Amino acid sequence: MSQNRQDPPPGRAKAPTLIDVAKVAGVSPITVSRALNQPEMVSDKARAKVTAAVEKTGYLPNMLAGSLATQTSRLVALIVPTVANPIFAETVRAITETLERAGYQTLLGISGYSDQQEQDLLEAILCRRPDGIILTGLQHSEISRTRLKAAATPIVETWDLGEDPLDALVGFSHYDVGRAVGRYLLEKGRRRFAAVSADDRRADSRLAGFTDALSEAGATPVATRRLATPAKFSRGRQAFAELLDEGIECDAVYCSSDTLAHGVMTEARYRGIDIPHRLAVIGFGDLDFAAHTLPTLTSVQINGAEIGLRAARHLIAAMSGTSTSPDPVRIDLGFSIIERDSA
Amino acid sequence: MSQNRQDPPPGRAKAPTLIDVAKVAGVSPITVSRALNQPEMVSDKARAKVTAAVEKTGYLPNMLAGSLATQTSRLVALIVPTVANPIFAETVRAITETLERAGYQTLLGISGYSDQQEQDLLEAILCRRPDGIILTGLQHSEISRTRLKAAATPIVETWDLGEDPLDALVGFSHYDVGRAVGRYLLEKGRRRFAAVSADDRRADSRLAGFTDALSEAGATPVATRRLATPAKFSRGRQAFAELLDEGIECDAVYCSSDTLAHGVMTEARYRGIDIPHRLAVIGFGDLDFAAHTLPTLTSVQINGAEIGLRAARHLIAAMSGTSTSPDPVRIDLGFSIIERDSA
DNA sequence: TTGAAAGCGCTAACAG
DNA sequence: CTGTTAGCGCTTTCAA
Repeated sequence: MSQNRQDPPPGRAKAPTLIDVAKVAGVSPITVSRALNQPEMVSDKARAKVTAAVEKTGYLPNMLAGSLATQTSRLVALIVPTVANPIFAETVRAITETLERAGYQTLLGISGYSDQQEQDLLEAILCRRPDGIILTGLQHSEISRTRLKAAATPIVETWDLGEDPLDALVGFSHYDVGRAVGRYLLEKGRRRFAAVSADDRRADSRLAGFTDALSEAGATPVATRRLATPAKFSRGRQAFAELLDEGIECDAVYCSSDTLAHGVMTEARYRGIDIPHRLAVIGFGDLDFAAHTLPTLTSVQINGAEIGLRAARHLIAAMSGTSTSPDPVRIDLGFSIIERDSA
Repeated sequence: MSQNRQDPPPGRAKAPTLIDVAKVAGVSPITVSRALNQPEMVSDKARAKVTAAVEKTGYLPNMLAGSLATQTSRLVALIVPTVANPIFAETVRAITETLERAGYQTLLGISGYSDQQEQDLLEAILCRRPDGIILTGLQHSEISRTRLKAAATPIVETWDLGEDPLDALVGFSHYDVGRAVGRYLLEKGRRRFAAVSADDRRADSRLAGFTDALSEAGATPVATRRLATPAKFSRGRQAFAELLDEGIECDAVYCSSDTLAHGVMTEARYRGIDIPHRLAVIGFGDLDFAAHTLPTLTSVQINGAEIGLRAARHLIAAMSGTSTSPDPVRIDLGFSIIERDSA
């Protein structure tokens, strides 16, 4: 629960209030409020006096009080597993930017791929009565789900597509991505596969799709490495080095992210393995370099900014009651495989 | 536990309040408040009743109300220029994590390297009466400075070191970094320099240090390219391609970030230029790959997480009044040049 | 150990 | 167009 209690406030100078401004302006407090929030409801003269008084006092409204009275916080809770992954950073940027433009601010929580962490963050955040909530993924603790439903606040879940969303949903199917990658590589004539994958839930979905695609063609991965998050470049490189040291032989490496793929490629190049002829490497993401690096990395392109943009836009509509459809929204953003060279 | 109470209003829309909990528990609202925030001030029996009532009602405190009464928001404002740059992402992560642990939440603002944007964000954020503020850099608009001083809230400026900080300061000298890089390359026998640098203020400081170091040795850069932020991989690559196409000849390329350096290296490799023998490339950052990529990239290592950690810790101390020194704090984190190969 | 009263700073609902 | 009257939900005196 929230611990509001703390040591005495460290002597913060009391900021001027609406009443101070009203006194200086020689009008009533409510007129100041209106001059600030509904200027058209106030005479030019009064507005001028208020503006001058605001200027003079250096008044900044206290939104804690305003929100309490209004029952609207103009605050949106955003929880992502990480910002270290550039693709999530892009989502965060798109969301904060879009919300900011619409007059909302973003309370950021980083869950580290942990449901418990998410639950704790959510509890703390819900105490601030956000007007909207953006979450990553469909998986949440039972307590979280209960609280979210009770909050009766617009919610958008992102980065996935699946059953039983809490409210709106913006994402794509990770399983389908993995499966498409498997088929793609098979079609390109690859036969012996290694996989280097992060151990988070969505990466696992992609991996499952990938291995299923192989199974259907009678193939199985030679070796699979699951790496603890965060999926860093160096870990990808190291994982592939270990696989090679163990003597595995493959003509294609599936990676759950571009970052890991980059690491794999680096190790391959280090050992003089010819990419893409002797070895195909495929990643996932939208890293700038994935589309511009040496023509050897094939990648599933996902637009993190697009996800954020769509999520934020939907939320804004829902929060302002402009939402036309009362039914849960479900947006499939899809994906595409970007090929920089014949794999 | 008499359940003889009659049914409250059937309206389900509103979240339960302290008063609802008090009714269910059969105590006064203030006792509920105390049971939650100062449990030791309440009898075991009362506390048990309250706990049960909280459970039953699914009560979550309304922090807007609490903060208004307490004059303490447990909110910290954080403004960074971008999260797309992994080094800032690390700082953001370290800060939110550290603050979260101490019971504070983070209101994130992304300024896009614009003072005006920062000012707008700051205005919006200050309305929420944050208990502390973390900013990037020392440069702020005059209005921002005035407001920040008036807010009389603990502030930490990060990622730089210089004159006239608003309050505390955690960073390092960008000019010194650039100068050290210049000297380093000269010492390694490099003589003809190109520079690819982002056009933000701190990158400019580094660039100035770099060119000064060269001047002192009687050298000047062959060519300098200033790139608009954000400094993406692809732009670095393209910039270097353009320089080469223009016929410039150099044996070292200074880059304001690892991301740009990575782009430059990629183009160099693409054109068959031998790194590091024919060309030295040096970047700046702490990207994981900078320390593990092919042994060709020399980089100035800066620990983004360390900056965030120190900033957050200082702020927490200041906010809880634990701060021993009333004087402005100034922490120089320094830097080091990481060499992966003989440049 | 508990409670009653009085705000925190702002705004919705009515008057005027 | 402007002001008055009540709160928003919680916490702070100050009593009991």
